[in-house]
Amino acid sequence: MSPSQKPAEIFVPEFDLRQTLESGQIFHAMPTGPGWQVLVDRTPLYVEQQDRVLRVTAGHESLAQNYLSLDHPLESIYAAFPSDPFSRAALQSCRGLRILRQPRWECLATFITSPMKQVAHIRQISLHLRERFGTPVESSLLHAYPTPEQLAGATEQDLRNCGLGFRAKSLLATARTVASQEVDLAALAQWPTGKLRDRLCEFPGVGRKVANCVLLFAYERLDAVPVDVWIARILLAMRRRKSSHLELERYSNRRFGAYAGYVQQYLFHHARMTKSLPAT
DNA sequence: TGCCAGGCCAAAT
DNA sequence: ATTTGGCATGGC
Repeated sequence: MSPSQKPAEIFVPEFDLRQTLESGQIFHAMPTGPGWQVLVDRTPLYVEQQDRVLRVTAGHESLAQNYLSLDHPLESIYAAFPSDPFSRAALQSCRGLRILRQPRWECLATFITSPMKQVAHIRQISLHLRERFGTPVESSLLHAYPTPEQLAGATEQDLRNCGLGFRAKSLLATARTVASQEVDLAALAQWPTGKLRDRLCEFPGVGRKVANCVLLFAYERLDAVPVDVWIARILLAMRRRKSSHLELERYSNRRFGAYAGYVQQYLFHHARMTKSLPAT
């Protein structure tokens, strides 16, 4: 489809494109005119929103609906949302934010590059890796996220030159494991969450937090709760008891239930945007 | 300048 | 079983 062709229109009852693309799930969305361009694997997708109308690249409507998770039952998720003041404020300010369905390798790899990095810098690393190792995509400024094979051919120094620091060794080792077909990320989708998390944690550079990001963002485990520094501060303020990150994760699962991952994403984005925490 | 960032890991207790 | 220190880099 030519990008100059008239976009297709999709009616969306409950959706916020900007917050969905800028809430630290993906790190490559490029502002383009009134909308954004993203790559879904190797497919360039232009998306813009005007109130309840979404305009997407003609011919890619169903790809867009799937990637943007327009089928997620937000009304049910909101009906089960916690009722404390901070959570209500997060819901009000983030309403319409959706958890994307990300390509699995891209999600795993980008979150291996994420520890002790700010969102803006993860984006910078991600764009560097695409430019340096990824396949160019016709009619797109962006290159595809490098495949495991493309990264497996790099050296640790190549990756350090993209700003990865100590994460270079982990990303390289994981890329080589996946490229060897010793593990099939697609096949893992059938595994139960606990077993899948344990398997993800076997990759170098993947601990519980990164594994939970991958579970939530690439394996549709909407109850998975990544506990980073922001979420830890928020949950500590809510719980008011000295707790490890694992205890906070369990607390979140008990308290927020089957959509705890969704709640977590709203709390994370709201806290970051407003630089605020729950009152204690 | 000094502090912090969507942590992980191995060593020490 | 739980805590601690080291690890690279860039933005504010």
